[in-house]
Amino acid sequence: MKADKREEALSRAQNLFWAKGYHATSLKDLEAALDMRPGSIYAAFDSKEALFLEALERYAREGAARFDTLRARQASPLAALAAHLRSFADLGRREDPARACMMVKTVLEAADDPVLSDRAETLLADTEARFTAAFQDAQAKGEIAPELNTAKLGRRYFAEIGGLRAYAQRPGSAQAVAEMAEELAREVEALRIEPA
Amino acid sequence: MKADKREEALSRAQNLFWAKGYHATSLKDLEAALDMRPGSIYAAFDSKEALFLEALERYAREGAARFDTLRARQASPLAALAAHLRSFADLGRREDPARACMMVKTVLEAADDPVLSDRAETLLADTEARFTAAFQDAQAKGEIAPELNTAKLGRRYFAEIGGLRAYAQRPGSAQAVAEMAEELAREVEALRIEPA
DNA sequence: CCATGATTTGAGCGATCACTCAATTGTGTG
DNA sequence: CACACAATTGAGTGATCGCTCAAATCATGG
Repeated sequence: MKADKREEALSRAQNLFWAKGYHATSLKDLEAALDMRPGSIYAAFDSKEALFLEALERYAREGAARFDTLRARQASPLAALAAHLRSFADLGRREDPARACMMVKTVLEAADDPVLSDRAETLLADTEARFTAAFQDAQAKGEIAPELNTAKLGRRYFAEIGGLRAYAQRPGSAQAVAEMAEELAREVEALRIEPA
Repeated sequence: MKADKREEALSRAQNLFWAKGYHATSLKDLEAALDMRPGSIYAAFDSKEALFLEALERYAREGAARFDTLRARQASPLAALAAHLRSFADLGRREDPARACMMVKTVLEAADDPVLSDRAETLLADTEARFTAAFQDAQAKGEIAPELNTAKLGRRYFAEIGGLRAYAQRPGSAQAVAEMAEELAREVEALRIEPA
């Protein structure tokens, strides 16, 4: 299978798994979404589980890339963290496959499946570490108070996004989600102190 | 089937569904957990879906009762809201079937199943309304500033708990969860103003 | 324009799914 | 103790699950 065709198929699988979760997505669903017959799917991706894992990695990579782009474009780490929160403001109006995080959904849905939950957990830890690193950077640059616990800030930030995105899954939440994202962004910005 | 036996079976089903979710819980699993054969299960609960819905209602009712008890025992609405947050401090060390909220798990897992997600959504709305009512009560009693938006406070409180409990699902999070619960409780308490 | 190897196809595999019902066991009553 | 009825059993239903592989199709080089 050509590489770009495979990538296209993987993207479709990602969207389907993100929307429906692992268990509720059948091979029939995948056959339809990827427009591939079972044999081709297995030739390209080995198994449903392997395909899911690859889709999950892709999801995590995309998210990390978005955050890294913000870090590169924003004037400071704290500004990037705030901008990242604001990027969820229109969550309720987007047409994404789902609103909640696919990694969080996986940890919650497949808690008793070690292969899936361990991988999702690792990717979540990476994500939290990215946030923590941004807070550390902000602290190193004197953007936030030196006595703040950056690990704690990273965890809290991470949990807030999880809560916001889970909330966004609820119907009719668009306006509330927009407000909450803005509120959270302002709280992050409020951590800024005068340069020493 | 005797009423208390049925209640016992329903409780076991609730624990199983809460831990594993709807799709990953098979009738074989239920047969083992309830120590009942398929015929008896169907005689008592009609279908897997109906059993799940009843278990979900039971879960929601228990949660609501816990919060109402706190409201009754605590000196003020705000104190109850703070105490409720602190009740999640030992989430990481408890032996509950799961740490994340069963209603949230259902909305995330069964997003494309209207029967399950609509019911879960309604129960979540009830839960949020309970929190909002407590903030309203706090405001009526002059415990918090009259200009605060209680609907917003209720939503935010609700989302924070969702985030906290989803975070608690991750392994090794016990200490972090305890700290975060305490932090959130203090933030709620910080809303208190001087009596007029 | 054919030969050859790579790719895709889709019927169908055994396993498991949610669920049923005739047969069996349990229970309350005269 | 005998009987009528209720409750429970578990083998078995058709459907669907993830998955396989011989056959058909496609792509490439001579």
